[in-house]
Amino acid sequence: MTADDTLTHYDFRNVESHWQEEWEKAGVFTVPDIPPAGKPKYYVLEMFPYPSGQLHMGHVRNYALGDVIARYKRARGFSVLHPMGWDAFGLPAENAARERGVHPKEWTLANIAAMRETLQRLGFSLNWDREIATCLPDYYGKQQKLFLDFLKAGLVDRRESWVNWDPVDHTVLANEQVVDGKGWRSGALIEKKKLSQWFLRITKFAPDLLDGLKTLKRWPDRVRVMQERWIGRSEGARLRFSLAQPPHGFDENLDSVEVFTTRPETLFGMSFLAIAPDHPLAAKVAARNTEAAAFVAECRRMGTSVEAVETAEKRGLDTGLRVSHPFLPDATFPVWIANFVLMDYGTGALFGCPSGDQRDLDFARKYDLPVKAVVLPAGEDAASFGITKKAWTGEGTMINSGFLDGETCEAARKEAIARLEGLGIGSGVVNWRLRDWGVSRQRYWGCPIPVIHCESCGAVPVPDDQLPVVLPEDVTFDRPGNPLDHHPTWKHVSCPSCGKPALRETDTFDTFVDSSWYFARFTAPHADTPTVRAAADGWLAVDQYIGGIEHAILHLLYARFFTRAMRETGHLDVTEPFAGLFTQGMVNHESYKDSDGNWLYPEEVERGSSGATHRGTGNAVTVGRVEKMSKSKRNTVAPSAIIDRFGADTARWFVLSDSPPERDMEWTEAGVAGAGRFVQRLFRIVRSVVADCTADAALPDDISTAGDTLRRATHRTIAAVTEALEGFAVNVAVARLHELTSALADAERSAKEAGVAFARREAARTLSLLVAPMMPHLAEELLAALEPGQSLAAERSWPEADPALLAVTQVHLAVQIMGKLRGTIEAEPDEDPAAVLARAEAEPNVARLLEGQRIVKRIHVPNRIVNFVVAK
RNA sequence: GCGAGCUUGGCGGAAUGGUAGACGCACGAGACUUAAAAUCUCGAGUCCUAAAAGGACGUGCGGGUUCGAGUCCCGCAGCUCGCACCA
Repeated sequence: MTADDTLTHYDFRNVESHWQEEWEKAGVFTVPDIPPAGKPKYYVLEMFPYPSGQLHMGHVRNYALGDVIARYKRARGFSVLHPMGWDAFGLPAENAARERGVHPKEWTLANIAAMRETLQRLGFSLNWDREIATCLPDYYGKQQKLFLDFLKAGLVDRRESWVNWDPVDHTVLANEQVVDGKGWRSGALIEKKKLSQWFLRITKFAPDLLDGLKTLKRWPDRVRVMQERWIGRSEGARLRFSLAQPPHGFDENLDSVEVFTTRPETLFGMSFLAIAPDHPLAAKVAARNTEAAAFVAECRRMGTSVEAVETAEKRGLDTGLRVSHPFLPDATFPVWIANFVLMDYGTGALFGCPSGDQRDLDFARKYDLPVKAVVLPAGEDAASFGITKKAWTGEGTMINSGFLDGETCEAARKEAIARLEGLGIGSGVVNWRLRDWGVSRQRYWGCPIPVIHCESCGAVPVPDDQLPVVLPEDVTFDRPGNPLDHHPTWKHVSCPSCGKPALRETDTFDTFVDSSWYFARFTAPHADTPTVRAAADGWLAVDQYIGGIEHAILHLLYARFFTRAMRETGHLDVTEPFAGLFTQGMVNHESYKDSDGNWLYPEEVERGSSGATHRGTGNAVTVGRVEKMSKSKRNTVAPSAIIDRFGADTARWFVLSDSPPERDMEWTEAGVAGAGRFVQRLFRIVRSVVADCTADAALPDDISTAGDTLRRATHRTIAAVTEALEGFAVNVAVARLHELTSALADAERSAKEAGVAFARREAARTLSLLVAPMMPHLAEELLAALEPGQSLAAERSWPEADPALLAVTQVHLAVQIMGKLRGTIEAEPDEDPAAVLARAEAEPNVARLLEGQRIVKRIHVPNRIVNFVVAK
């Protein structure tokens, strides 16, 4: 490379690592555990990654966006906490162990090292001293402490629950791992099995989790709506139906069935009672009736398959049992086991009112059960109104309903509840869809649940002084099931309470537990306690949380629950963990297939004007849909390869350009090359400013038009970029920076005019500072060239726009006739309306078209528009 | 089925009810060069029309409000996402 090249070519390879070292040396991104007084704090957090082995473009986009916010806020004078860590427990590590014989720990730590390196090459302003990995005892030991505190506070339960059991792998599967009733790995028919499991009592906070949503003003509406529905509050009544004439030999303790309903006023329209296949009463029936037993077993099998739910036909089986009606002492109704009744919701039983509920109607039609209309819609006649194929679920007037007749639904609802309460068989209740959170997993690579099971003392918490319960490393993966359970010695301990031989819990926590409090741990990542109050309370809530929409429900809800539980157990004193949430879109890419239908990697494909061909063979390639980058479609682009070719700033600039961050973007070769050209262009332009304009170039009193124009462009850009960044419109900020860059380049032509040298220096310096959040390395390089030996760009304040230069000196006014643009005129800002109107009317084209027309109205919106309304 | 969102040039997209298409990508023309790359300049919604002036049409479709609608209101279609028998 010649000396000349160093002035015209930006050598990102050396420059980027150099500035990363400078930042590190200066400790620019380091903040103390206790937020410093006298400066406002700002906590920026991106969802931490699972260490799968390679950073992908989705991460780059996520973290680039977060880094823009972090660097921008830092420049605005905030003390910014911006940490990074690893969601490091999880099944892929165990799969790697089984498939390739690598130990999960080794695999995970190697992946972390590789991904950390890529992250660091991208130059994110992260406080690396705070790095945590959830798979290290330092982290999960504190999690065990939290769990024990929750246990003491009554926020934990142990109870039996149904799980999907894979009989081949000897493991429990999540619902999404069960495909068509079969295990996703083993292909074995999945069984429903009851296991004793640990539950976190999230339902205890259901009302508060719902109410809290209202305070989350800076969350996307749709995420709030999703959570609201997930929590699922509904008002209604619970009531007991007594079993009429239980058959001989039936359990005498089971003399009634409790149901939940939101429509107690429709009780008179009842024609059957339905219970879930998993309902205890169904089990009783199945025990004496083989037909029922077969039906229940079948429902249980079907229940897990997604397909089954979608195509679900309503099916049921009459148990032969009957219940009495609370308001009609002489009437009894059949009890059915029905496949559409969920044991998980309400009481697992319902009364069917076919006229008022479509499902009940479908069921009634199928099994020929009576349908009685009880709600008369407005405008219908009671004598002729009937329900045929469509249930009426709306409001109306009660009919055929005894003492409720003539009332509105709402009044009748209240009255029905009052009557049930009077009879002592029911009451108004609020029901929640939210279930307690089962956290037990029969896995090795997770946080051990710190409990010891003793035959005499039951489940005994591991004493604090024995924490952390460390995962043993000498485990084997040569047979199915949980390696912790197979370990020869690990689980054999003595009971902390009575000292007798006892067994360790071999289940580990759901990995969602790990990510439910990491944001709090980041505030004091090396503390001996899970949190340090002053640190957690000082930094939390996270001011801006950024991540994918896929975590809209579970992760965010669990984190909100954990925060409340931690508050209740004294670990912190905030209620909502994330004050602002931003969900960014995905990174998509074209997909390619060869003639044999095999997916091809982008680097195997040559795109020409006549279509796409294979680089090696020259064969035609089919260009498929633009879709989410995924390994299976091979439409991925590796960030490290992009950094090698174009540098970190180019990669960052490209993912931030064009598409609004909340929307999906398409990664294209041309796009990233274009970003790379811009990096070089900006570098050249600023270098020419350094060469042309001396650092002491002064602002003359009589600045030339060219100089003034550039200065105004500079200050307008400051305002526009600031506004765009405040609103997350990074793509708009990028556009404004392109414009200023072009304006600066144009000014070179007027280099000799008065004040242009000053204006060019000002523009170049401003531009460097404004691009810094997106392209921090280039910003440092530019600023160092402009102002050698001064402070780092990363430490500088955000530029301020001079209001005097934001004021418009001349306005370009549109002139319309009947709302159609017919010409433009120039005007002084806030010029006398009469003069403006006169000039508008005289504009040649306007005058021509107004000829012979009668103007009935002249509209003048100062500094914006003139519109003439003419008579027709 | 329920809910949310989206729909603007060849493409990504911009636009407090006030000149639609900023900015970028791709494309075309030109300059520089022996040549290419790089770079720079210019052009470009569609049509009347090859160009200019001018005009017509134009932000998924149909209505409405308004002097004026991509933007607000009503209805419809298409696409995407989420939840999905929640009693």
